[in-house]
Amino acid sequence: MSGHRSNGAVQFECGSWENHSYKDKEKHREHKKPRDHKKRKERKEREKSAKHKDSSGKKHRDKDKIKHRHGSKDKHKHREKKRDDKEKPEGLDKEKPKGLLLVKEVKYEPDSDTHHLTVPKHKHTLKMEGNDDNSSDSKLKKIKTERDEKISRKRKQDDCKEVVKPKKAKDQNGEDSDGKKKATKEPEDTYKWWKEKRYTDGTKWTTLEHKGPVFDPEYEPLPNHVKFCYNGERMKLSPGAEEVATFYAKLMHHDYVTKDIFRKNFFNDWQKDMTEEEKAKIKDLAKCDFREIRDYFKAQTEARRALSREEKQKTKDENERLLQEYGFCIMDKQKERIANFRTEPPGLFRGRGDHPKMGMLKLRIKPEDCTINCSKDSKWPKPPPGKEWKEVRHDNKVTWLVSWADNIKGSMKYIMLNSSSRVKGEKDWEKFETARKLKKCVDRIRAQYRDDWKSNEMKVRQRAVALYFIDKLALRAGNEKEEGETADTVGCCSLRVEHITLHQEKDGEPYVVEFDFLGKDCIRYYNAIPVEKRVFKNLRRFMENKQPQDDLFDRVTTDILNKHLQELMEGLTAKVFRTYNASITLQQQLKELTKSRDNVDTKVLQYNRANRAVAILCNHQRAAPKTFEASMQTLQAKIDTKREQLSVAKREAKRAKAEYKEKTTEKFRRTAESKKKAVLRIEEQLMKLDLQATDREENKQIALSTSKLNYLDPRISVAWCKSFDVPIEKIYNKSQRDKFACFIDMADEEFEF
DNA sequence: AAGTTGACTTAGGACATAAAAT
DNA sequence: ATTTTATGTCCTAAGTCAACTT
Repeated sequence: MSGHRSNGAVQFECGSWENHSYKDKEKHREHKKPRDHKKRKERKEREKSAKHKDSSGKKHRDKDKIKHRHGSKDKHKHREKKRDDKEKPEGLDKEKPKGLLLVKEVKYEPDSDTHHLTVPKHKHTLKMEGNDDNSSDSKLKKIKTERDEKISRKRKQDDCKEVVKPKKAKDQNGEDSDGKKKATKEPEDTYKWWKEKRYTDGTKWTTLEHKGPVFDPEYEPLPNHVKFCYNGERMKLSPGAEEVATFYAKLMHHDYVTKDIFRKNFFNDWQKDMTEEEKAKIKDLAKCDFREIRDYFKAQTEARRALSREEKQKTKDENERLLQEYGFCIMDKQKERIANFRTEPPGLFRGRGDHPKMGMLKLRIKPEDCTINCSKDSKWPKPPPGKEWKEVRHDNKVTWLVSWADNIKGSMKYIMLNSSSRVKGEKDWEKFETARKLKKCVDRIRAQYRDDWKSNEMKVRQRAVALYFIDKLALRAGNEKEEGETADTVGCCSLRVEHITLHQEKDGEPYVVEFDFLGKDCIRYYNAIPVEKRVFKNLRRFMENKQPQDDLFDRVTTDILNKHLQELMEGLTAKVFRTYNASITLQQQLKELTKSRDNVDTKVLQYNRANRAVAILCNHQRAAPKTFEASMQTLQAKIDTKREQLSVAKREAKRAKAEYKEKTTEKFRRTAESKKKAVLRIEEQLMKLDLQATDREENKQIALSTSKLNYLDPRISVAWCKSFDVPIEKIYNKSQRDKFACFIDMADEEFEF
């Protein structure tokens, strides 16, 4: 059963990959971290002074003598220089005819009145048809401004035609392609945005109406008998301090509370909400005892769980009511689901990994913090009684409905639409089309960066090696992050010398690069992979005379890289490589692993394996479920029992058969037959269990959902389902089907990524 | 050019619910 | 019917990338 690991089947050249759960990671960093901090700081200083020096004008480097990493500013300087000298190489084909197009603009007339959830009468139309190759050129680019409007209008016309033709090819499930149909199965009102026109000028909507956010309820003070306890003394806290204390109490089961930074940040912020007396008294978190509070909440949860069926139903109904009232908006006459219609509740900030801000107080969001975005002529959402919005604006170049500033990072938070919405779907579609476009020119781009490994310009060489990693290993771009504001994680461009180790030879392979760093969400990336000699030598050079904390690619930033990519292909950025490589890998793996004579369950297992190959490539990990071992064991036990059952059944079947042979009466014939059937049935069950075990084991620390939701062109899966007779429900659950409705509707089994 | 910020995608874990086992 | 386990949803942090500011 759980015998085979997927690795054999599925792993491609990326070399070994080990997963480490979150915990491991922590450990992993533990020792180096503290020092790191210091170092990085020093580094900063160093950079600063270096900068001065440098500015005195040398253009050194380029020649490998780079000695230190230059600070960002510095970096840029150098970069700049380089810029003029070169630039040429890539230029070659930069310009493919840009455009493309499809899409036209929509003219929804503001149509006054109530937008009520009426389903539009589609005006059909065209649009980029995803499947055929022509699509690739379809870049739905947004034509800039009204200045261009006329042009685009003209253009549009032509485009229309072009685009239109591909259309007929499709849908064969009884619907006629242009959307007019819907006779049968489709619930008349599913809105197919993909059959509508699109905006091409950056406009996101013409009309937008919604009810605003749902706020977290006001704080309700604890009952009087529940008290906080300081240094053995029970005391009632002032409401402000008490509320913050409850946030802590609710997190006590978590290991966040054992971390110093968390405790320090929490205590610091907590004090701000204390009265003078409290502040004077409560000086040490170690002397604080929140257990009573914690127990109170525990009891509450418990009580809630024990509620009667009717009462539970009541809260359920209430939630449903809120959803109906606030969970939808009307955008361009369509009723669309909102993803997050509630503001985030107050609490203690939980960053991932070693986040310097963990434990800080996240403030309650109030109407005064919220900016509302809706159309001018719609019914604006009303702030709660006595309150005001911070602002109401009418910006139809953005898709959000409400925004506020987060007090921890100072960044913006938004309320946006659900992934089944038109605005999200269009972007998704565009994303995959861009990736398919890359497919068409990836050879050229690869040839180019390989060529650039030889460039005599350091910047070009670094850029080429970085791009190679992004392509081959599916690394993220790696933007520069502000030090001290976030956990120390990196992506490709921000890799530091300490994150890789070069091995002239490792495990029999020449020129091996070993990566070990923390990426997004502090997920560890570990991989040892053989590279070409030229890459290896370049890396050695990039590392020369640098400290471990220095940037590996000191002449490259995501900006530089993306600008370069943009020249190679319109719309190309670093992340397109992940999308492309993920999708193409799925397609290949499916091709390789699926056999049409297998049964559906087996096919699904193979699908999951293909999916897993992608997840491994993209390093999508998860903590192994806490109950993993236990559940694996019970499953194993089940399998064992089933096995026994099987042998018993077989024995019986054999006997019955023999008996029947002896006396060929109808009765014996029947028993023999039914015994035989029992065997088959049990065999099937056993096989199913085995599959389950295998799948689960292989999935222990791998998260499939991220790639499935974000990186894999759904049309590949849809086509696979169709050609192998696997119901789509086996692959996508309801919300995934909603999210991918357009792809499910459009792709046929011929689809090729 | 460098730094900043806004908007949007990608991400894993927590939590709720459904389904299966007992 | 109750408990356990699997699955799906929610939540919001953490990225990417380009436009804007300085």
